[in-house]
Amino acid sequence: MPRQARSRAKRDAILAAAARLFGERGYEATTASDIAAEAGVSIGTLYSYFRDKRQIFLSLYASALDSLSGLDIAGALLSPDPLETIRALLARVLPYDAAHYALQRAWVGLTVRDPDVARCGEQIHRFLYDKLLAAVRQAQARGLARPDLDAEATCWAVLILVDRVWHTELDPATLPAEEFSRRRDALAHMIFHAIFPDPSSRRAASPLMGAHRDGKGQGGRVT
Amino acid sequence: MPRQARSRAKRDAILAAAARLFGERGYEATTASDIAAEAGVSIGTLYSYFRDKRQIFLSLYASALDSLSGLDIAGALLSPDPLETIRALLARVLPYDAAHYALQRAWVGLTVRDPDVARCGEQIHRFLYDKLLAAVRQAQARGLARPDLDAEATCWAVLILVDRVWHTELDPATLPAEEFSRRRDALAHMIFHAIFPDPSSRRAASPLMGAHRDGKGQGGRVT
Amino acid sequence: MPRQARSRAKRDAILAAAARLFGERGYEATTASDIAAEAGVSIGTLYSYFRDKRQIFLSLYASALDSLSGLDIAGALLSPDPLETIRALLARVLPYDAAHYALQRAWVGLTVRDPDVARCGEQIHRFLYDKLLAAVRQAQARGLARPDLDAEATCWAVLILVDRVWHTELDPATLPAEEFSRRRDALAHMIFHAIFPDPSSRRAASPLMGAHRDGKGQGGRVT
Amino acid sequence: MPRQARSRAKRDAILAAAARLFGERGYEATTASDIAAEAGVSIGTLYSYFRDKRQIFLSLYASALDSLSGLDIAGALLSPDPLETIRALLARVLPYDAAHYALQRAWVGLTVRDPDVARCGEQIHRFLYDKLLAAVRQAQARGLARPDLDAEATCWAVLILVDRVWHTELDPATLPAEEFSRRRDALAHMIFHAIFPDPSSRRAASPLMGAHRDGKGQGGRVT
DNA sequence: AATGAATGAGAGTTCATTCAT
DNA sequence: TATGAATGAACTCTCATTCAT
Repeated sequence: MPRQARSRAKRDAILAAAARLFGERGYEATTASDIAAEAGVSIGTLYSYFRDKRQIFLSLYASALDSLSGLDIAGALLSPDPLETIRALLARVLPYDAAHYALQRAWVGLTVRDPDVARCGEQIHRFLYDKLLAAVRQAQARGLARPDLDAEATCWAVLILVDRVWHTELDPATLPAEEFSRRRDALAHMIFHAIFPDPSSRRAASPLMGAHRDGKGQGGRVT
Repeated sequence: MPRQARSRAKRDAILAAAARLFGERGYEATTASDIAAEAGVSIGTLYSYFRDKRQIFLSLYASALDSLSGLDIAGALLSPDPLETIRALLARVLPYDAAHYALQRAWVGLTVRDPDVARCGEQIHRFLYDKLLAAVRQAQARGLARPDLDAEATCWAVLILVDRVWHTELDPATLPAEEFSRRRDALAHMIFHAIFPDPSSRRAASPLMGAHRDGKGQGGRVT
Repeated sequence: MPRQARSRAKRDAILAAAARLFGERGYEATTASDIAAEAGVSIGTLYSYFRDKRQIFLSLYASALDSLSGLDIAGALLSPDPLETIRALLARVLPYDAAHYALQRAWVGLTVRDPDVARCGEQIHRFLYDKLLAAVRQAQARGLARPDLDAEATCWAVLILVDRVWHTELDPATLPAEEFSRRRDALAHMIFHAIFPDPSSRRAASPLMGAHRDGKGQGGRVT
Repeated sequence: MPRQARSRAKRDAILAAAARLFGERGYEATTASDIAAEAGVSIGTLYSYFRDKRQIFLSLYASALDSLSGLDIAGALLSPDPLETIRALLARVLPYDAAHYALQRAWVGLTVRDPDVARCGEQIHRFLYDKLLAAVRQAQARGLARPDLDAEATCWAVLILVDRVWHTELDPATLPAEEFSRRRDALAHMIFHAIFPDPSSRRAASPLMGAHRDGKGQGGRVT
């Protein structure tokens, strides 16, 4: 095994162990030694890969954020069937993956205490906010969104909601898959209705409405 | 100064100091000695008023929760102008008060680690959820709410949203009053649209729509 | 109620409470506040009666020692029936009284740590040792005691034994009365045999032997 | 120096320091930091070798107890010259070793307060009591012991005596070697006389008596 | 590069004692 | 004289981090 590969594997083992333990016990309650033991390395080794405990967490978080960077929010809102594309977006952003939510719970605790972590969170928040706001503005410009929408404040609210869910709710560990997707759908509807007017309010029997109805076939439970 | 009053004042000083520091630094990063120093008492005194650090926090939180117990959610959703009553409800729930938000940030950190705190949070969540769900069901029964609404999942989403905002956002310390109320309004609209269909989708030129327009006079910025 | 009497009563209440608590929990585990509460006075009052916690204990101990000061050890050893008088002496010294033993247990803990307490214990020890040694020497001089007895060392051993019993054993709380007196008798015999030769070894059918046999009528269980 | 040896040395240094300080000051009055400083290690190190302060003490005590486990009490009492074998037994049990007695003094303080320590002490007491009682019963059955002996109560008294001495007296630090062995001999005689009748009381000019006299040659001081 | 023994600042908490009322 | 709120030094124990091997 080449040296670099072994080094990479060790780093990954540490991160995986950290994700597991942070998720289970929270950031503060997980000691550096715990992580090293769980990863099967010594603390010395752990500290040769990461400057300090916080860096481990930050690294962990960085990779979680990657999944958010490629989102095509504008495309979603401007599509012919925004409800559906919002739903698809949420499905990407909110995976049915216990490890993800466990880790995020730890994040919430840290973010409060650690300025760097908080700043990191704010950056991603800002990044998404800018993207979302631009998309909403385009939708407004094309006459798709509610004309009297307070774009800034609504984008803020949408992000807050998704962010919160991303961080702490929808934990597959306590939520059956069906309930999980019902809630994700409810989120999609909430966001959709916040931004877009009801189809029939613009034009009776709108094709958009039809598309949505057929598209997912929610059995009429959700609009 | 009578003894009881002095005692009360000291207790309040400790709570105030704790709220300040917990808010600024988070629960873990605030030491018992810090609180005592900030309150101008000795740690011995602090520990004669509160069994332990957690109790200080819990006391702080208990008073914050009182404001939530008297909410008339059903009345709000069944009123002739739900948007307006939702707005009023949010105004009660989300005060323009920096101390409140600072404290709530600390709560989030603790909730992750301390089962008692988490349980306490779940209770209030459950309490509000039940109230909200009952209200939404009544609104559906009367044909006011979106007929195909997934009531449970949507109530969950609304609560998550409000809860998150209640806990950590809208901090007056970093938000001018005008921006604060814009965001609160955006929340009200988001909740309103999630539950209720657009007025014109039921009847063109609905009086409800008009009522809203006049009622708050948001200058046409928001639906 | 005259002032002095009330003061005396309060002092006694504190001592009684302290005896109870020291006995139950030991010296260290009993706080000054505990004693004050148990006695129904404030700590302030407690500290106006006693310089510090140790003084409470020392006062308690002093009264326990009073009972030892009037012992006529010489008379006991020189009597015609030493076994019987030793037995009587032990009955005075080792009361069937739970409070006594509880308190003594606390003493043992303190004596180790507190030079003053230890010194106080040594004084009484020395006092009794001198008395006992003088008595044994007289008995030897009269040809009553074992002629080749190491008086000093044996007196030391006897005192150690009685002292230990006085302090911690024979607790009526865990020992039925009958067992209690059996053990006390065994102590008496042990001391008797240590000092005096067996009657028949000096002279067959000695009157002393007879006196002892008849005197207590132990049913032949003990010599 | 190999790692394991260094680790062992450090552990021993901590135990030695603890024995020294516990002996000098007692358990409570010795702080964990004191021990660490005396041993020349940091408290962190101390706590990596021992879970808590009590464990240090218990480890110390455990090794002291080992010396008691191999005692052949029955053999001693049934030997042709019991006085001599009792003397030998005591010599094993009561070493001329200051550290031992210093440590035992601390034990007495702890036993009052710590149920685990007390239980541990009771076990060893029970163990020795059972051994001793069986031995005495055998001696009685063979007609060697005093026929009318209260075996249980006397065994209790003997153990109390030895236990007390084992724990706190005979401290070589304050006792010259000669005085030390005189006292130990006095103990042996006391125990011997408590259990066995005087030789001549069974038969004049008994060979046992002679054996004893010659065996040790105490200069006729003690029978 | 890898180890893990060693570090020690700092946490929460207790309680003997004081002193203003 | 009696009170008990207030004090703060001192305790035990933890854990992020270092560094000699």
